[in-house]
Amino acid sequence: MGVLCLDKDEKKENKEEINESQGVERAYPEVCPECGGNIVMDAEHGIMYCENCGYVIEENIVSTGPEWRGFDYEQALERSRTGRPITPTSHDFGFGVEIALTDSEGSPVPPSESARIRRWTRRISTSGAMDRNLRAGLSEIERLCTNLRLPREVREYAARIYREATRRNLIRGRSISVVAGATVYAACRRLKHLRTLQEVSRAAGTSKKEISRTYKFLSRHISDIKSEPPKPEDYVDRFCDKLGLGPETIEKAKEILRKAKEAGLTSGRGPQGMAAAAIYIAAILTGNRKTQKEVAQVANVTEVTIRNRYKELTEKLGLDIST
DNA sequence: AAGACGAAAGTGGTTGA
DNA sequence: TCAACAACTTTCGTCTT
Repeated sequence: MGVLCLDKDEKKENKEEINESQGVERAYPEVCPECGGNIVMDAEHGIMYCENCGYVIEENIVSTGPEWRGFDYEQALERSRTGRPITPTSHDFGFGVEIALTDSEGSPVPPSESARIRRWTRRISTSGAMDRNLRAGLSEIERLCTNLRLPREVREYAARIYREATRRNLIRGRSISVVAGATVYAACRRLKHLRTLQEVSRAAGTSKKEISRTYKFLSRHISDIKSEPPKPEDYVDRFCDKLGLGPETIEKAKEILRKAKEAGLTSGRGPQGMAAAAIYIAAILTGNRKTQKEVAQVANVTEVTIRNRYKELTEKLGLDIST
């Protein structure tokens, strides 16, 4: 640990700074300022966040609890924490720097020099907070991708976007789960492993609106994210797979969508509803009838939407499904 | 009884003034 | 910022298989 020196004028200010940075009796809100939810503490990551929406109240918190259990008073004293834990994932192994008032010879350090040291100390500790945020974000991405059964390339792409967002300071004021969800959604779209906003937001435990808003925000600032709007045919394989429909039906559904596109029936329509209607029709035409309810559930749309779309399709494309 | 249909009212996002 | 609009959802009664 480096022992550095400050002149006396700065002693008081520094003491206050140290007290603040160590979180002595700091006042935290009792409920989330965003949604009013319960505030919980993730001691492992040193993050205080909202249990409900994931909004980060405070990062970089040092645990003040005892290191080990003590079975009597002396043991408890002996085993209690004397500082932050040593961790290889922290920029400084968790040691930190304390700035003393004099150098090793006992002579006072000039104010300009001590100010410079404090500036660097603050800079270093800030990057530590970013590291922690990054770690929490990356592990959330890992969790989401496992949950959504996404391949490694999507995880890596999402992680790259998350790093970039952290580097450009785009994370601040947004919850980790929302940003992680938005990066996963962006990676899915970009790499054509489409997952709907509903699926991603459900896995992330946040709202569709939040993920969508953050996705748009990130794509405004990170050009890598920009991708074409999802097409109905991109959903066909996965929806058919979930419904247990074979390649014949998949091909038929894609053919219907091709014709629909040529006839200008797809523009302005939701791609999921469009895909669902095409699959519903294709399933009937290939003798693998599924109910509107089944298809609607898989595609995350309502039966009414399927009815509206498939009515348009059958009428305009001259398809006969009266079997 | 389950599935399909359609009307009506409500919701949330987009667009343009 | 607000109103208009289109797409979509929810709900519910009715019809068909």
